[in-house]
Amino acid sequence: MGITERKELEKQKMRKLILKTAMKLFLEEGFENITIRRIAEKIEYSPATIYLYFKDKDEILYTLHNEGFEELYRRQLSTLSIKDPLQRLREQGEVYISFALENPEYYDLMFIMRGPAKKIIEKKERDIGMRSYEFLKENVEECMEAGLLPEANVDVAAFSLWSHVHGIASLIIRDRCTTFSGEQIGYLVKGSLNFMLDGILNKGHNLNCGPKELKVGGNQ
Amino acid sequence: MGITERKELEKQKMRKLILKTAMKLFLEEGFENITIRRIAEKIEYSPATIYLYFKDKDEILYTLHNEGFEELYRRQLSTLSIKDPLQRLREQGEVYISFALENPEYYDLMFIMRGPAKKIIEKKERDIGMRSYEFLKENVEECMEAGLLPEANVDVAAFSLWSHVHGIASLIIRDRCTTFSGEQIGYLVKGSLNFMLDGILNKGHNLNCGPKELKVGGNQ
Amino acid sequence: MGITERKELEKQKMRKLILKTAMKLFLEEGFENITIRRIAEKIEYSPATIYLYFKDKDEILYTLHNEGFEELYRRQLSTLSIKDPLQRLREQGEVYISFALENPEYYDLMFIMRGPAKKIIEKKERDIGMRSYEFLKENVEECMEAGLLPEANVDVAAFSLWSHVHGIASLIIRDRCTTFSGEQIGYLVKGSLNFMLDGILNKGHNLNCGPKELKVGGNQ
Amino acid sequence: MGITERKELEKQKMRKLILKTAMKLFLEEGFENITIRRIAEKIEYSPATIYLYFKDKDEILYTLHNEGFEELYRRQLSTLSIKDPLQRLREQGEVYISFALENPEYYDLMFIMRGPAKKIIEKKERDIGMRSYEFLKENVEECMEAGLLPEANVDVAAFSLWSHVHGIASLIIRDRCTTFSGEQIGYLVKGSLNFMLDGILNKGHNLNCGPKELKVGGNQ
DNA sequence: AATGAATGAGAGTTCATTCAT
DNA sequence: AATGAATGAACTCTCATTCAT
Repeated sequence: MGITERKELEKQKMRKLILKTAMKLFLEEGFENITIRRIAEKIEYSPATIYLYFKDKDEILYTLHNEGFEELYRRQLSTLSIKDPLQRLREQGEVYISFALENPEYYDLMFIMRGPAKKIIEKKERDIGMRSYEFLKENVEECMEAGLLPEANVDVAAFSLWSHVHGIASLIIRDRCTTFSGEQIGYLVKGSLNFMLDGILNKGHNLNCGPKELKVGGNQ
Repeated sequence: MGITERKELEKQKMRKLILKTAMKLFLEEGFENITIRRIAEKIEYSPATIYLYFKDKDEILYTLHNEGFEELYRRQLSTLSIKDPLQRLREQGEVYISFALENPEYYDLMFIMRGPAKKIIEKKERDIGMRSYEFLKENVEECMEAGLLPEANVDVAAFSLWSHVHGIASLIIRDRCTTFSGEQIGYLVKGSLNFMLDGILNKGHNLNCGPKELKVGGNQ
Repeated sequence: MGITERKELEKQKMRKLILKTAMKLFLEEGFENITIRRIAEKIEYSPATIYLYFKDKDEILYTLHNEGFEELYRRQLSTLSIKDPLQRLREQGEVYISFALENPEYYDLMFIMRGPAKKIIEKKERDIGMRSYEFLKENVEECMEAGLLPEANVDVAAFSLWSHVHGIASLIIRDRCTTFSGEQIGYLVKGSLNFMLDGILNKGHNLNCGPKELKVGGNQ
Repeated sequence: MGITERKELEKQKMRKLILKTAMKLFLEEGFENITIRRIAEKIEYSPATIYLYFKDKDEILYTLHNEGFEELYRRQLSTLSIKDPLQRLREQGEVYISFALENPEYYDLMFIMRGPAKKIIEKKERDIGMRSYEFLKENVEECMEAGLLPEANVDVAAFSLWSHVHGIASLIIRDRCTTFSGEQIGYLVKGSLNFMLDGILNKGHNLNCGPKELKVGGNQ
């Protein structure tokens, strides 16, 4: 390993340290309290040092945001080993929830936080977030084609499933389930995933949920 | 009307003015930009005056939070006029969503914002939030007893439905659906409510979603 | 004197204190070293307090800038008591120089400093600065009409005189005359004013200095 | 050429590169925006490298300052080819102005900027700046001896002429003439040079401008 | 009841400079 | 000779809050 390589490695290490620390702060004190200064304090460097590794605060958030989507997608891809599309869809739900609960800071940044970084809003977010959505949608489509889910507008179905798991994740992450113990929450989550999915299995009747195709064109 | 009464009345008036103004600022400029100073400017009093009516900023948020729950509960109660429990459940979903989308700032405060006030976490939240949850749960129970929903753990079922509508509301409020146009989102929401509810209608088979009773005792 | 009046007075006092202190710092350490913090330190208030009296740093500079022009104009007006236009012109030169040397900080801000405040550049500067220039120009014109100065383009003549006194003032203020003692500088300044003015007195010949009228229209 | 010589040469090359780059930045972005980092970036070296060639930022400015005086003096010397001392004096004025307007950053550094380097004030400045002043003074003296300028204290006369051209240059460089268009400024400058010089030509009368000799001894 | 005046704490960011390698 | 890494000190500005009046 040459000198340049080692230096590059060191640099990456530092970036990771900063990102990890930012995440820890995020988790401990909420987004509003992430500050460059606090990160610096925690890693025992000066604030100015942070700027050697990241252009500004936004870049830190942006990087974390993307990392989160990479990991989520990786987990989604892992479900591809399952052949049965329905079973795979079920697994996707579990995978989504476990990603969220194991990485609440990432999840928050990705799906809850308001306007985390200006860059994100601009363009790329759509792509990187859409990839995960499309993956879900394709799985749903496959289920429908196989007659495992009732025929319905695919976007409606995908959005429904997404909403459900997002609802679970975000209620827990933002502490709206504190009436239940941790153990109880575990039961609820598992039960809820089954309840919903078993519920909507195709049982030979039609669901009434709007036109089969969404008007195309998207947001303007 | 005695002097004390009149004074109390005046005080209430002022509190309401402050709350209303805070809410307006919420709506107009987003939560992060609410400041005591801005509220004061808008009502043409000095910042210090605000502190005569509210202990601190948190108390303002806390009060708004409770107001929100009052309104939500009021809307939930309005569904009682519907006799058919399933129809009523459906209506509850719609009522929930429309409350959220018509009052995104309230909804945010109630179900999304992190620690809107430390107090909330402490004690009262449970009561005021629970009331709405219990209301939903009772409706679910009624449906099950009437054989309209498959037998399942009531908490699981209620939590599932809540998660679903909360997921919808919070994805929209926190701008995670910008790929879709406003119109499309309307379709998705309506469709999704139907998709889920029609899906889980009782069709004579059992759902596999955990023990029928949650262990009691709650969190701690 | 009512309470409101007294309060207003106090406020004005504080503003003046801040302005005076800013000027002192300016004088002692140059423009680059004026900082809100330093001003605050010097008057033994917190930095935040400054912002109660001035919107931002620019407003401080802008105010000083205008104050300077007021004072200069006041001094220019004082020459109006002199009837002989040539004598008055001579007095104007002296008045200009003495303003500059007695208020080097103001002078610096007004005529030397680079881009002191964004506002100044915008619009008003022209007006407030032009007033002084026009005053000089009218005096020059009067002298020409009275045959006391050789006929020449008025702008050229006014600009020449202005350049001369500005040159004197700015060389001294920016310490480019340190080879000379203070006393010597006094001689030089006095002598130079006479040298120039007596030099260009009308002695019956024409000066060759360009077209009599400047193209109108100004800067675009 | 020995090794040491070559090394010395390389060193000089690098110094020149740094100086040239600093100057370019000066020109492009104004003095306040020069930073060591920016210079380093532009020449594609690290900031630390700059410090191998210059003790600190001040030394860079100081060196540029001296370069400027070299160039100005070179231009002054070029007027020696003109035999008629009055014509030569006129040419000196033009040469001075054109140096200033063609190299506003140098001029600023030399005659306007406050304390470009603390060193300058110390000792050398006098020598290097004085050389140009003495050159002017000798020319003035020659004119007087030839009866082309009225008898007067030579320092007063030289200072007057210097003040005038410096006034012109510095008003323009520091943007105090923006009421006039670029074209108009051209007229004004040309006209002003003539106006002043033609004005003070010897027309057989005495000017009243102080004692013929300045007290010697200078500043301290 | 109302507030003018004040502030400590803290935000993000930039800079000239140093030093071990 | 060159530099990557690091930093202390500074900047402007904003905020929630207090308190004497």
